[in-house]
Amino acid sequence: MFSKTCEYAIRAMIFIAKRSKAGEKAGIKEISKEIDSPESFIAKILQELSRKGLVLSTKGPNGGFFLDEKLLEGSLASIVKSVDGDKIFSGCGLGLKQCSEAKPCPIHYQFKIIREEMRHMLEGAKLSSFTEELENRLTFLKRD
Amino acid sequence: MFSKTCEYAIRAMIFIAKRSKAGEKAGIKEISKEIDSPESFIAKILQELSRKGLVLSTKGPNGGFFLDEKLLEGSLASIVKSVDGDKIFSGCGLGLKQCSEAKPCPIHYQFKIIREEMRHMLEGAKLSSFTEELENRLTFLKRD
DNA sequence: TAGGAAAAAGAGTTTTTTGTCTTTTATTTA
DNA sequence: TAAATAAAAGACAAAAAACTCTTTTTCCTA
Repeated sequence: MFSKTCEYAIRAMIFIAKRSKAGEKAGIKEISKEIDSPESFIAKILQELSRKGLVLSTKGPNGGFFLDEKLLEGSLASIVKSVDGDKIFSGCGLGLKQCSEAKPCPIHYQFKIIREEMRHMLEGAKLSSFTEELENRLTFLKRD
Repeated sequence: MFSKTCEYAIRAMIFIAKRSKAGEKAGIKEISKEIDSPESFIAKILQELSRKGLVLSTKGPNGGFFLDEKLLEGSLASIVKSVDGDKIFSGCGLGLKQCSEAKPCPIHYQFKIIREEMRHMLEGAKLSSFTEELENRLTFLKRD
């Protein structure tokens, strides 16, 4: 569904959201441990998300990644778009370059419905909305 | 969503279904032309599907790929499962190895709904059901 | 102001996916 | 039965994705 890069990105961002709500920054080591991802890989990924403004960071002692009030209201959809592009929201299910209402592939309409639901779901999924369940250990970011 | 291999596989199988309904076999050259795919690549893919019994083939002059009555009733779901495995139907949206009702990831329940719809849609999509629209040029397998 | 901590930057490696090419095997038909 | 046709088989190649390592920059604190 999503690339591995994107999966790590989402998990990391949800974790950073949790720490940010607690008023803390999250370091690479902590993040990679908590979401069970390769350390330098998630570093690379967050570097890129930071460059794009989806997450904030500071260097040096006490540095790390964090989200402000506005970024906490960001959605999973914006992460997915940023990392994987919007192929998943608008691409053809059968990989046709030109697939549209005018020239649909055989599963165009059925797929469109599912894609729209996916988009709706991910756009509604704000980073801030996951912290409580995580905190209460009702949901998880690794097998733990 | 699907791998390129899987996209080609579905397109090829839908085309073969169309030819089979017309009582004809489809050769690699014809298939690759009609679905706009690399010739030797789709050959490889069909070889594998043939090995798995999802499509029939014969060698030599007048040879090619075709589907019998039973295979024509096969679904896109079985092609997807055969090529990409069932990760798309049952895998975790965030890539967790262990993600279940007991230990769900933060988007487990929302994703489950979408995955189930996808499964339902693909299981209901029989190969035989696409030929008429294709024939009438209401749907397409390439940009044409 | 020096030492250490932590992210940024960027080059490099490995693995997987995608795609190609050549040879072999099976079938048909002249 | 020889020639032609078409898929099967398998080795190979290129591109993309996943992942690692080293150096640099920035910032904090003693």
